[in-house]
Amino acid sequence: MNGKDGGEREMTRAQAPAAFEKFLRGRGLKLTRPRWVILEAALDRRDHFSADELADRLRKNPRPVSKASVYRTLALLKESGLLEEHDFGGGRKFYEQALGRTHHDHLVCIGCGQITEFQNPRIEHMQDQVTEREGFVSVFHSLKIFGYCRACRKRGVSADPQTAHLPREIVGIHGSTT
Amino acid sequence: MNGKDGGEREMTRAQAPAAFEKFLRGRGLKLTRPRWVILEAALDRRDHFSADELADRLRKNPRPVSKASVYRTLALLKESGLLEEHDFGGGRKFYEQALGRTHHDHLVCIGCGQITEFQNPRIEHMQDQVTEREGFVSVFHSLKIFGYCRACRKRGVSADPQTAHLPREIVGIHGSTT
DNA sequence: TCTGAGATTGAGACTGATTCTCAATATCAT
DNA sequence: ATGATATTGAGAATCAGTCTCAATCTCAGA
Ligand SMILES: [Mn+2]
Ligand SMILES: [Mn+2]
Ligand SMILES: [Zn+2]
Ligand SMILES: [Zn+2]
Repeated sequence: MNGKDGGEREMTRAQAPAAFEKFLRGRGLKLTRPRWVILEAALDRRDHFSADELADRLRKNPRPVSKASVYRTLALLKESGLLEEHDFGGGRKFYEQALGRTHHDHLVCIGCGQITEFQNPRIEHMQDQVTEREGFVSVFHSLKIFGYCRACRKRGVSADPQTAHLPREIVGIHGSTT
Repeated sequence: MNGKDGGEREMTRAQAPAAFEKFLRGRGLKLTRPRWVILEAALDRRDHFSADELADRLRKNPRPVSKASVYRTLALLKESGLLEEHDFGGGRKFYEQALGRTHHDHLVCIGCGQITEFQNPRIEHMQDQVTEREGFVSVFHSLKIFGYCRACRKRGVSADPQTAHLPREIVGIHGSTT
């Protein structure tokens, strides 16, 4: 919301199309209109969005894009590093912008679906120690803490761990840095 | 492998059926033969196994059990606390025995599918700090580190992070405590 | 041991996200 | 502008998991 972040966001967004085009070129792929539409739609989002929700939306676009193309292009955007893919359970993949952002992990509210991001260098460091001790080379990791957010607690929402499950919809982002 | 662990394992296994029966009673459910067969099959395993693999196996049993019953009973075993459910990606649920075991997280080799368990109290503690700071009540969490195990590295197996994916089969367990 | 209310089973239909197929179409280096 | 390739979209296919429901068990009580 402040000037610095906004500026970086804009800068990143301006660079994204060029980065994607470069990625496509390097693979002998073409920059088509559907791909452009999907890229723009993805760049418009600051939240964690699912492939099928985006597909539904773009199907009704002035420039309709098919479900197949949305799935294919999101995969490309992920490979290019522009997007990051997450599995919050529930059998659907979610995406979020990755270009110009730093690694973070997630708190997932099983009451309302709200997602809160956090960064914790100490946790990251301990993970390195664990992998090193095991002779394991880490490529990526996923740390998700499921529970109830402050708002849901105030609202009295809760359930027993054994029965708990993700809400159908992921709701939004609450940033946070440790 | 040592006497103490073996003893605890046996003891735990002996208690499991009673615990499950108690759980069923408390819910007005009946202990049927299929449920017994599935319980026994689950207790026989020390690894991380998928529901569909177990269903395939039990379909060919001397006392055949249907896919539906396997899925239904694994869910019950999870709710009863005898099993824990994991999502290692790849769209399949995996289970492992939970009774008498302590919480641990997983290293997943994307070269060979081998799973290594680890425990790290410091990471757990930092997680508590994160959730507390957010006014979040943690119900459960999942920390998975994907990468290449020592064996795969020696074998020269590797791939770029963007293309990496889980092997179809989860291979086994390598225990470890930090 | 017998009985019946109520729970469970199994076969197979169904679901829903994602992937695949392939003929028609768009892209872009030349 | 042309043509070798890559891409698209509609719909079929996949696949783990869930649901349906008539036939079949369980087990507390008689
Ligand atoms: Mn995020
Ligand atoms: Mn485990
Ligand atoms: Zn919430
Ligand atoms: Zn390996």
